[in-house]
Amino acid sequence: MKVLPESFYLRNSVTTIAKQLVGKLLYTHSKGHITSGLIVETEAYSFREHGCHAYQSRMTRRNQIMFGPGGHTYVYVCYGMHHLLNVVTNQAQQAEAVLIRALQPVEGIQVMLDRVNTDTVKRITSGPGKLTKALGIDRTWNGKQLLGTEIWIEEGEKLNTRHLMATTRVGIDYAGEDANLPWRFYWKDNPWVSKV
DNA sequence: TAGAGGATTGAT
DNA sequence: TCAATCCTCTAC
Repeated sequence: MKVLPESFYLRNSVTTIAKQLVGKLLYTHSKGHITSGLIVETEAYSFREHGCHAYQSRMTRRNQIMFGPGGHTYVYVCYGMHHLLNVVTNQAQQAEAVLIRALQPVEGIQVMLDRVNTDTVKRITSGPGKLTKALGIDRTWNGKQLLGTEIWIEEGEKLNTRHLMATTRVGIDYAGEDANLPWRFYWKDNPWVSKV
């Protein structure tokens, strides 16, 4: 298997990277367990639009990792109880990121079932808050390099472009016009794509 | 330093 | 449809 190089993340089109991440394999190595899943759903965010935490290049303590170079994780807490995983892209100061919204479980399924406390495989990674729990990711993982031994992404399955769908993003009504951007990408008919 | 709200989820 | 739940950002 081939780990995606840093150059994959440093490119300047966050939507291109978000599309290409669908079908890749995301791995974590947490507390002695390897877990992985095929990425089946992503969303792109850019400092150029209202949906993004770093809109107008405003840097805060929370989002500062987005202003670093691509190839790092951006993990933050949402609604006080869910950790969401982003992949930072583009060069330093160009704050862009791809939100990982859903996976199809591949390795370490029993470990993931235990972490989410369920026995239904379909439940463990079919949503952005759930997949971080399944993979053992919390906010201490913010800023980790995606080339390391704890979290990385490998080449996965070649996805027929007919199966790649683009729609509007979820849960960003506050973004006004930019909420209409077709920046959510998902694998058509894959059962792990999150319910909206 | 207080107050408001959120890139969600699962139960009702 | 709604509550859970807490960190972050903003304004005073």
